Amino acid sequence: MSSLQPVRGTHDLLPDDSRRHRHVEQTAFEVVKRYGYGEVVTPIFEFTEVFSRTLGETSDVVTKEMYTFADRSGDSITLRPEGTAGVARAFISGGLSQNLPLKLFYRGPMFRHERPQKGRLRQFHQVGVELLGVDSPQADVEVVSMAFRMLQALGLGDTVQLEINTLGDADSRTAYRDALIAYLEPFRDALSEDSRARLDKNPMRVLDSKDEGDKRIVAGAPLIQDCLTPGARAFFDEVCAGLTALAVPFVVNPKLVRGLDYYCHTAFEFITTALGAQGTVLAGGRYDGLIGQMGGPATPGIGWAAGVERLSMLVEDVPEAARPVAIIPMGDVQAAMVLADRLRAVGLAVDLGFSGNMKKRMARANKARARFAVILGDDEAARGAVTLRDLDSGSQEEVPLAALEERLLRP
RNA sequence: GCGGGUGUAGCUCAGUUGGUUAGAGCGCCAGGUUGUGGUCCUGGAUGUCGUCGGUUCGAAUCCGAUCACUCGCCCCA
Repeated sequence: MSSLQPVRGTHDLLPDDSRRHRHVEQTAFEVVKRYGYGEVVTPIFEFTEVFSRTLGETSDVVTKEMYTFADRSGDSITLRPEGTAGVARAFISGGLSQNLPLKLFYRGPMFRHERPQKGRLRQFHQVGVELLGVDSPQADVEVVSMAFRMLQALGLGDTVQLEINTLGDADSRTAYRDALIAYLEPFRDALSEDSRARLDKNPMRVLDSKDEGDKRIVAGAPLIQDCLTPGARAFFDEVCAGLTALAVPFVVNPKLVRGLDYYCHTAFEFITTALGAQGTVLAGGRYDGLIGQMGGPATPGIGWAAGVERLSMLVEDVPEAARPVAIIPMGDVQAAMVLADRLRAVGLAVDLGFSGNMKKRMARANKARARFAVILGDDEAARGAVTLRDLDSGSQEEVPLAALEERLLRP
């Protein structure tokens, strides 16, 4: 056991793992491309204010989970804990308000200084989308249903469940907040210690407390649905109707809330019971106020992000890498390299070992899952040919060197 | 940040009330096969028992600390 360990909560992705990881990323991108989303690549660090001002000064992410440091010029820099703030910043600094609506996809590492657990890392990866500049519920329907189609493409359509809620508009939220506090305040002494703190800081968080006593109290609490303005209600109804029309299964969870300050109207999560305490696999919502609040032109937005590691743990079928052709030189190594070069030029994956006798090289070919072994022997070479061995059937034939590509590319 | 569990070969794991040279399976290496893998047979090498310290004649085993992983809480993808 080496003393050289990775930093806590970080992970190496060796080829078998990275193939799975890329499959998730790539499938997500392929699906969202069908909706017209293009990839945006933003820096993995930003000035600290980009996150502290947008996520909410009191949120856990900002108060205790950010990787923040001063760079050599003394600026406060933070490794991004999520993707939306950086995309919003890029939108503003790039003057992209001329290009609305804008459909963006992103992928890459995120950083949060948390206690690691299954499905929770300090450096983890997300794929996500943002749809900017559309304030109609159609946008919500597109973005949520697109998430579901992506999960289906990964074979997870039946593994996850979509929960959806509305947080309403500003007036709805103010009214609801007041009603909720009025209801909970008389129970203050009966609430758990955590929930007493929530009551002061972010009352809606009391709703999804896991404490049994809290749950009993919360069961009688007013719901956001009771406080919605007519506009907010109509908006949510349209979102639900749209999802139904697209046959996207969902349940309304009136107690679903969001941790970050910038959300309004639609909030949703795809959850699973297969990952222990980390049930959320993809989550998102609408954030109409975010870009204006950051100093940009008032621009509505909606998006989601999914944890690549969490999805990877659920995905069962990952495509295998292409099977190579193995070249087995009997004597002339240079001739083997020339032949490998020729076959690679026509797109074949070629395995050519660096050492070993025939037996070793055959074993290596087998381990590489090679479909064929091309044996370069003196006898065949004298006839301008090679021996082609089918490693699945064990049969072999002599093939003229000139016809080798044609033979290998034949389906 | 708080609480519980675990840490032995590359991997998955045995290891008795503390006892002398720490084991198995898989994988790896070599041979059986001078130009034939995958199956089979034979043989071989695995190691700071996470790390540091303590108790003891003696520690993988008991104690403490520490690190990592893991489960739950908080929170979240």
